[in-house]
Amino acid sequence: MEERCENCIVRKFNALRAMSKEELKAVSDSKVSRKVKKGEVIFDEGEKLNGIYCVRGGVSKLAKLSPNGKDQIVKLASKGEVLGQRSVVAEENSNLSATAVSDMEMCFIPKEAIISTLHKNPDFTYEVLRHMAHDLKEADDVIVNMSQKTVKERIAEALIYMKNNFGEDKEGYLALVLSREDIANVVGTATESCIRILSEFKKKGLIKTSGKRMAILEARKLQDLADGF
Amino acid sequence: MEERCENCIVRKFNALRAMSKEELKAVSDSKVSRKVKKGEVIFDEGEKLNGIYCVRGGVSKLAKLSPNGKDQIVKLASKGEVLGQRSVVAEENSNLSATAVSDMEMCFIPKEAIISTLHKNPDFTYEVLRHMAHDLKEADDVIVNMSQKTVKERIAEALIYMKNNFGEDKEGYLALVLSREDIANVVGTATESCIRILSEFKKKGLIKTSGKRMAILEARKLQDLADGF
DNA sequence: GAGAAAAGATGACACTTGTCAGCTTTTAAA
DNA sequence: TTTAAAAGCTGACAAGTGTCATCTTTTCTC
Repeated sequence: MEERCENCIVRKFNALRAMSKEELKAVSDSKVSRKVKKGEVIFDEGEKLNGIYCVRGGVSKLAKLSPNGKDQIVKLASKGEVLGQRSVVAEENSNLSATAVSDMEMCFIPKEAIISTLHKNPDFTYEVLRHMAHDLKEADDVIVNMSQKTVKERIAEALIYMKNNFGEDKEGYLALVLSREDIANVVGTATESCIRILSEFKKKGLIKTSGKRMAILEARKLQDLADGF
Repeated sequence: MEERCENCIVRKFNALRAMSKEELKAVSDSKVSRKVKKGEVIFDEGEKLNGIYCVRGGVSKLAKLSPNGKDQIVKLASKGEVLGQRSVVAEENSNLSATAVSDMEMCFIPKEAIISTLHKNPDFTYEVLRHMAHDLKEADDVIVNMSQKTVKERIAEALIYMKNNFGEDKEGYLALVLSREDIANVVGTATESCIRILSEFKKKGLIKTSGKRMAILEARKLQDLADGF
């Protein structure tokens, strides 16, 4: 027997918290829990989404294929975040693909329950709106970073971001383990350039690595680097 | 005597169209019309906004100052678009600055009228949400372009964008006249690089110029360039 | 209309970054 | 455990782009 949305703690982090008991009950009755293995595709760019995915655990990358054949990772989504929200709201096919970068646990919620609540409950709609406003601000910030910062600055920033948003394990390694290629796709550079710069950071003692795992040793210096000093 | 919002055609292009007669009346009673001269700043980054600006005519650039001291233009807004919407919805200070790039005519609407409607009229909230969803998609696309395309491709794209979104005058020149510096700030490059590439386009017969005015001669070829061919 | 200021243009040069090629290490599968 | 595949790494080199300096043209102001 699966947990019901009414009792789900993850809901506190997203717009579902603004739903009424009845609405939540309807959502819970129609939702489908699903486990996704690392590397598995949740949905593809251009796909018609019939609902949203509420992330209960694990991390997903939202990416878009550029004309030159490279994936650009636009956002990393984890616990509490909702995938496909934008597409369902706009009634458009998905603009991004979603892929699990770690094993994930999520709930699929058919769009009908969401859309009908959007039409009836202004508190919920407002809450979704506020979340989207936040996403939009973040996206604008990414645009500025992408166009004005060097690759080295962006990689330093990505490392800090990973530490702040996904934390570290007991040994001090970043909890989120990404391949060099994924990191390169986050900052929009070639995999080789990414590797080279990470090697440089390692040489300078800013980070250390153990297999694919990475640990930040000098957060302050990395932050300064990211800020262009 | 100024025009009332109820009769304003510009409203058709934005979320205000979902307001009820009464709500619209309240907005109209509290709004302040304002003319802004080219180059004038409408609001600054970090500023607290007490309302939104509904653009009736002219064009504005929304920009953000990057740590290295360069302005990145994130969006160009014209007739029908609403400035400051994101900040008012999120109840945050502005993330971007807004500056007129041509003489403008706009209405300032105090945030109270907007926020109270957001709480009461789900149709309006939904409509604002849909617009923001659209903006978010556009922002994601910009992220991909910025990180994956060359400066030349981005400039070609910017020219096409200017033609499609702001049109041409009778002589075939782009209706929106931007300085080389502004174009550079849209595509995120140095002014000199921008000038150099525009000169190259001119030499190749893709565009022609007359003072600051520019005309697109070979839209197809520019489009191919923008797409990386 | 003259003079000043802003914008546009161009060359030289250095630095950043991407590409290709080859090699080593790690991971996963048989 | 062996083997194959994937990921990580490094060097060489070319192309792309930013910076600085200088000059010309356009625009604005008095």
